[in-house]
Amino acid sequence: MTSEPNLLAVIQRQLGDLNKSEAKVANAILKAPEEATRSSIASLAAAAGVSEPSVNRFCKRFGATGFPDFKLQLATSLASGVKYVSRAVEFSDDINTFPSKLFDNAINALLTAKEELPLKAIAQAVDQIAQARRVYFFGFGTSAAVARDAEHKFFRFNVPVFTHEDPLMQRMLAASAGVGDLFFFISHTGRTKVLVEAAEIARQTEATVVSLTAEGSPLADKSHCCINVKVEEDTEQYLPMTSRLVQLVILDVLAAGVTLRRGEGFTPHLARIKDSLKDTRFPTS
Amino acid sequence: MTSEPNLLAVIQRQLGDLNKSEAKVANAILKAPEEATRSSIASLAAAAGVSEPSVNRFCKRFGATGFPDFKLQLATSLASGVKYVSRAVEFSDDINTFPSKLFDNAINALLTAKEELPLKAIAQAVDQIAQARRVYFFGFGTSAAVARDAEHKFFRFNVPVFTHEDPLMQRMLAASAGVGDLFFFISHTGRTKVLVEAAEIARQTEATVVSLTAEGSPLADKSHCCINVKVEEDTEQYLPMTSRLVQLVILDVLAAGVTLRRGEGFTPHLARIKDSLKDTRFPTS
DNA sequence: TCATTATGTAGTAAATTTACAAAAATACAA
DNA sequence: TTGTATTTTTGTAAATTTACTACATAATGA
Repeated sequence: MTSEPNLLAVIQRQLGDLNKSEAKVANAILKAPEEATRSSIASLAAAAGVSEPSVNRFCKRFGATGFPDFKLQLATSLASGVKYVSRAVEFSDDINTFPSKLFDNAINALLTAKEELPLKAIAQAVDQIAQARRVYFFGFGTSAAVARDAEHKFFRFNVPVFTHEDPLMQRMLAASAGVGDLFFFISHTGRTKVLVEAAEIARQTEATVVSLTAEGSPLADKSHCCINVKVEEDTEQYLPMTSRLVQLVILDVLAAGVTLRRGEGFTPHLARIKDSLKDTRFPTS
Repeated sequence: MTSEPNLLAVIQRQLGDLNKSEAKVANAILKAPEEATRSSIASLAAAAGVSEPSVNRFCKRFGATGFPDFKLQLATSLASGVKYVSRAVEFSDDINTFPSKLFDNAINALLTAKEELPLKAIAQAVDQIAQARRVYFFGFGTSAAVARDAEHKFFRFNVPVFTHEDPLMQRMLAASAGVGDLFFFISHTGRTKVLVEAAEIARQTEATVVSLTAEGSPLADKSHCCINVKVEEDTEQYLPMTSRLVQLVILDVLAAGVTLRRGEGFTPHLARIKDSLKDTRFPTS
């Protein structure tokens, strides 16, 4: 089923080409779309001031097999439209409202990111990580925490991984890199000077430069492979809240990709690492 | 209308509490949800091997007024494009399937967490952080990255925050703590020995101990306030993928809570910090 | 005025719901 | 246990609501 992205927009657009009673139906639906999805053909006809068959004809005109099918399409279209509205936290919010808002924003960011996943870049990055002899994860600020997370994750895959939050260390490591080294830069803006400089230095060697950052940014320009994350961050928040979540999940995706690459024979290795942590924990009662 | 974010997840969760024919209906729907939205009550009943009224009763059990209403809710829930049940990545997956799976899992984890948000504990933690003179975020492994993220976030709120990944530092700091100090422990399992020990030491002082961890765990027992995160982690994954995302968003919630506490007068402070980073970035072209 | 299109009426078919009865499951006593 | 009473579950059949079709009438335009 290749339904239109937004049925209401289509109806709105065609309003001029409709005949009188169809236009009445269209207006009734546009006025209260949510209600339309819940009403019967009779009540919608009454609301529009037309007969039931007119509503039925209207539905068929817009590609539905009948009224129930139309309602379904309308509901689907409304659901996907409404979900993608993120709401900013306001000073009037209280404990009952702002936590849900933040969760909604996070969920929306992931939903959006999922839709626009740069699969080609991801596949390429997986290839490069799988082949790398050493992988360095670099980032500052919030992205440093993401880099640290990536280090933990990839370490388990037997890839020699390193993180450094010190810009001088980053420069030196970049400068002395060679074939088989992979530098993975993480930055929301892609404009952090010291990071871009490190990328530039790495790029002058034989090493591979991969970045998880904004499209068209200076950092992206310096990279062999850029995984582009489009996240509309609420600039009034003063903090990148949602972008780092998307970054983390994308790193999960990369890690999973590398594991799949390794094949099933790799599972025992993961189990061994997991077992090695057993004695550091209190046993489950 | 406060409809559930994901009807299929709800059905999945309640599968055990259903009686025989209701379970049959549930399975038929879970097996082919898209199809269910398009079929009549008769065909769905036939597919499930039950009578039509059984399907109707099933719908009402899940909060719908009847079958059509149920179909509507189902369609709405499907429209978000998230696959309800968390599905593990398999070795047969390829680039077109596993990234979506991981995103779906992440989204589902956040959706579930949002439903069961421990608001009381969160409000209490916000109070305590807002009043604290110093806040220490401690965690190991993946949770260390979360702690690092929290440090960055809370630092901007003018709270003196510290993170240490060294267990000995953690112990020493805990031992020398006093009134006004707050120790915030982050752990997925709540069973990491060195962390629990640090919490125990802190607890013997005048300091406040808050934890973001599993309910009923040793760490939770040591805390004045425990923010309980229920995340069903796929144990076969060998890595906590989704729980840390939930932890991060909960820390966002806490940070937002503290900011709201500070009131609007605090906004300029955030703006100043943001401005201070300006010169470290390449200007936007 | 005729042809064409648009709209509504009425009837029909389909789908959904309700009421009730049979069957199954459960609890409890001997 | 075993049989009986009670409750719960499930299905049958009828009632009701809903949607669709065929056709008639009205409006529109040539």
